[in-house]
Amino acid sequence: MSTSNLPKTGFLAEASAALLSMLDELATEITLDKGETLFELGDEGDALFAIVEGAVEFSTYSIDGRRLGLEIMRAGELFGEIALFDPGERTANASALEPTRLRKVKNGDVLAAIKDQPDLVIDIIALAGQRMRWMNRQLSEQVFLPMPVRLARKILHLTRDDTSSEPMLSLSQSELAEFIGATREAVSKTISQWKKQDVIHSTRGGLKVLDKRAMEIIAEFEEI
Amino acid sequence: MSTSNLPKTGFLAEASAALLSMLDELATEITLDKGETLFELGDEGDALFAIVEGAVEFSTYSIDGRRLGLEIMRAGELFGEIALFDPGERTANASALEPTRLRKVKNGDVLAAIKDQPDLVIDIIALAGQRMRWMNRQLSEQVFLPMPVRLARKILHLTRDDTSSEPMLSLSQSELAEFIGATREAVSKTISQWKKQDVIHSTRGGLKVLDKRAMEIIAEFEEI
DNA sequence: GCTTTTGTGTGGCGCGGTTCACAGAATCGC
DNA sequence: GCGATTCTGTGAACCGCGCCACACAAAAGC
Repeated sequence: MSTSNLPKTGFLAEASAALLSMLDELATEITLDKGETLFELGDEGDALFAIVEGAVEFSTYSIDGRRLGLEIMRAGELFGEIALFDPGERTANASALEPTRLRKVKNGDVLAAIKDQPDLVIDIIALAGQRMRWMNRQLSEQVFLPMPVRLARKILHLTRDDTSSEPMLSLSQSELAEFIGATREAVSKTISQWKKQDVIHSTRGGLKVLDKRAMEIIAEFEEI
Repeated sequence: MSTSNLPKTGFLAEASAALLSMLDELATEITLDKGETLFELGDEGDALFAIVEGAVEFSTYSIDGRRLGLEIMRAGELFGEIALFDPGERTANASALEPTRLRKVKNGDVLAAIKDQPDLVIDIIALAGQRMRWMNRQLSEQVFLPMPVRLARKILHLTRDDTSSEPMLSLSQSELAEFIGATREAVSKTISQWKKQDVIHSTRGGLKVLDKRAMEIIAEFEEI
């Protein structure tokens, strides 16, 4: 039975006291090793999770077996709400990128808590709304934007919590490619360009953003 | 003040009595002419709608101004939940394809109703879950599938309520192209192929599926 | 009716990005 | 240490599809 050890970052930073105490009281703690899978696409899902510490990567598979990376979440973020709202198959794979600690709340427990505390609905519903807006944006970006722009955006997004002047990202180029629905080679060629212009420095298994401003300009993609 | 004139199709067919009576009691009736716009991307949204009769088309715009058709909904379907969960800018345009009657419920009224009847949450939350699953599928399909497969799927999807042996779809090829993120020309060329194989019959402003089974096979896209 | 507008059919060119094919570099394993 | 993996870089061939440029057909306007 753990006491309030929830981080005050991400979504949780702004969550109501009611939500936080629910996570504290109803949740069980789960730990994942680096690389360990929490659930996979198609699994039966009936729980909501909050990340206490670590990082979780989400991905789906296309029909032909290609992987599409969706998101990486870190401390203070909640996930698994689709199952909360509509129990059924999970729509993504979730696995730990680092040793990770989670709090898990069963579906039914959340719904029961809502009956007692209708205020919780507001939080939960805000969570759903945010996720929907995020999905909406992903959809139109993936469909319309050219690859280098998607790449720049994804790099900036994935380094969003890195406040240093030269944010670091520890992902291989293949993994990056999966995040933007492109091939490893295409990513490699684009990154090579950026290296020549000293926008990015890359090493095996990671890269560093040297000129964040330049990346932001690429990511804006001002059409003519 | 209208009495229970809600259709018993689509989502509403399975909705709880509580949700139906809420829509009946709290909603105001709205009518749209053919082609009339209900709301546009970026508008401030604070209401949920149910379609009583007619058809509503949803679309977004990409950065460079291209349109992406998202969905066509008919009697018995609910929409506008993102705003319900998280009031803010609408994430799509909505306009009537035919003369349409809607029921509109204000955001605040729904939330107030939930306080009295916590059971409503289950319905609302199921609605959110379905929408999320739908978005998720849209995302991976748009990213991975080649154009002809997307086209076949969209045609089958848009004719899903047409139970006749040769379902009819009244959309121009340009509109169809917007639904699958492709150009008019590409759609025209693909449809020409299918006409030669007697899978589809097309006329100005519409088409008819002659061989539904063949379309389903194309839509499956078995790799290799 | 004739013109204008709006939808459809087709061909050609070009670009972005995939696929294939290697070669070199970094890391792991024992 | 040294071979076996696993990443990265790059070039060549291919190809789907967007973009441009028409010709034609069907409707709409007057």
